Order: sequence, then structure tokens, then C-alpha cells
Amino acid sequence: MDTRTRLASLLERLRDNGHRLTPQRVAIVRALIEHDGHPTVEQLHQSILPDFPTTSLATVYKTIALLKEDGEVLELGFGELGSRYDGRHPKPHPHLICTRCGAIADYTLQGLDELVARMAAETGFAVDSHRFDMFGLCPACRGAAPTPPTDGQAARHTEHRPD
Amino acid sequence: MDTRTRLASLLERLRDNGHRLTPQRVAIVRALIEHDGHPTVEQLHQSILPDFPTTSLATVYKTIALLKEDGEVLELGFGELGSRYDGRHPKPHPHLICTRCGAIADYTLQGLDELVARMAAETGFAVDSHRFDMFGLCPACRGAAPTPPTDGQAARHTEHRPD
DNA sequence: TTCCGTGCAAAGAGTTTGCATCTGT
DNA sequence: ACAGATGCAAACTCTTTGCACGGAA
Repeated sequence: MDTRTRLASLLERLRDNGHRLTPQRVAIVRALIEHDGHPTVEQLHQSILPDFPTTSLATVYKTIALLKEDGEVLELGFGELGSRYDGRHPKPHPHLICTRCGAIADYTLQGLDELVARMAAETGFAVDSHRFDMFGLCPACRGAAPTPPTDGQAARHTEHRPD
Repeated sequence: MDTRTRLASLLERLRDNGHRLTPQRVAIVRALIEHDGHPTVEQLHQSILPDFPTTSLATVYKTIALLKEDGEVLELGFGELGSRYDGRHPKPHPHLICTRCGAIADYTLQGLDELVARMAAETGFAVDSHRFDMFGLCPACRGAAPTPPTDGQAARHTEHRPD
């Protein structure tokens, strides 16, 4: 599904659920869908500020909350590191998170649902969602300086959340 | 490994790393190891209060931080729901979390390490840890009232974190 | 016109930190 | 004795909430 279709789908969903399509809301949803990656609330806020300079973080949070209610956005909370959102693929799936540059890659694991179902069956739990994250260094950061002390040579590629 | 051995092992580790074995610290580590489940900081704090009434939450956090540095405790952060700690099995492993009563069950998944290694190899990430959690209803909560409105009959078994 | 949404600021929760006072080693 | 630990309170971050004004339907 292309981003245009997905965007229309989300807006329609909001409208059908009795929510108003304010310009800010549309902009937030658009930013969420068009952002290639797993944006933070802060990043979404920043992307719409040029068009809507008075938009508050609270509004972004509220809009995302609406989408979460409908299961149209996947929230990846990382404790103190804040949360990332995926409005393109809201179904749970594995992620690879770079602990150095913050990049997050999606992974499609065949048979994961069956695996989860098997564990559920064995334990007697009625599982309805899951979370599978792996932490380490992304390909780019593996090649970069091991643990940059204070040098400014390694072209520290700026992916998301550089910390 | 029984809890007694594990406790001695952790205390030794702390001592070897140049940390002092204060009574509070020993009590916190003991509480962590002896707690059958995945205690919260609050729970650890409560368990040692009878013996050390002046102990502060900060001290509990600091002690856990030491163990985390040594990789001797597994931290399960749940965003707004706070964190749970596992001092018995610090190696990453799957968990089944009951969203109703808060119970957390461990699961030993054969071949998980190989699976993670395969995903790492395919994506080029250098994975050094992971997190695999499943959310749903535990066996006890499945049988209980679907979504207790206001009745007081269902013997709502008190596991951890009743929410 | 009527609610719902916005945006500001204040509140909240969990965790961390600063600092003076103790204490293990 | 001295470096390190404790414990209190303040600080911090991310997120939620209260409320008056503004705007979608």
C-alpha cells in the first residue's frame, strides 16, 4: 500500500469514528505516514511546525492516541529514550535497533505468528500482541569508529535519534 | 542455580568490582534474588523496609544500576508501567505478560539465539541483545470475568502489579 | 450554533542527581 | 582515615490533563 492510499485510509478512519479532520490533524497523520522510518513525537512535531507554527506537542500526542485506539499505529516505547511510531505497518513485527545512531530497521520474520501461537498454546496465555526487538549496531555503525572518544573524523552518519 | 548460590555470586561480584557490601545493598540484592517473579523497584523497596526503614528508593535504583552494569540483572522496561527486574536469569529470554493482572511468565524458546543470529546476519546488524515479549491474558485471567465492570465476585487473583 | 479540538501551562510518574552526612574497608 | 554509600529533596524527561478560546461540521 502506497503512502497516499494509507494516508487516505487513516483520515477516513478518523472521520468515520466521529473525529474532525482539522488541518493540524491531517498534517500530523501525513507526517507520520510519509516519514520513512519510525519518527518520535518530537520529529512529527518538527515536521509540521513550518506549516502550523502554533501546533503544540499535546496535539501531536492526542492525535497519535486516536490512531493508537484504532490500532492504526504501532508504538515502540523505549523507556527513557522516548517512543517511536510506525503508521505504515501497525502490526507487530521484529525490529533491529542501532544503539549508536538510533536507526530502526523492520524485519519480516516468516512464521513468527505461528511461533507466538505455539508459545501461547504451551503456556495457556491468550496472546494478542507481542514485541520483538533486537539491539546492536547497524551496518553503518559497525564500520565506524568503535567507540568515538572525542575525534571528529568518523563521518558519524546522522540517522534518527543520534543521542 | 539455587537462590543462595546466586545471591553469593552477586555479592561476590559486587565486592570484586570494588563496591562495598552495605547492609542495604545486601538486602536489596537478596530481595531481588528471592522474589519469585519480576519485582518492581517499589516492591524491592517495600521488602527491605521492615529491616531497613530509612532506605530510600534512590538507593534501590543505584544498587540495581550496579548490577545492570555487570549484566547481572535483566531490566524489563514497560514505559509508563514502570520497570521489572529479573536477577535470576539475566540473559534475554521471552516473556508472557498478562495485561490484566500483571503476571510475567518466563519462556525458554529453543533455537532463539540461532534465530536472532540469522536475522542479524541477514540485516548486517551486530546484535548483542534482544527483547521478546508477548502480551495477553494469563491462564487465570482468561477464566475470570471477561472485563470486570463493577462486580466483586470474580476472585481476581492477586498476582503482581494489579493495575 | 454546537461541540470538539487546540494550545498553553501545569500536573504526573518514574527515574536520576546533587550534596551533606555516614560508614565499610 | 578516606573513598564510597546513603538518604533526602530537587531536577529531569516524556507524557497527560485542565481549561478557555477557536474552528469544523
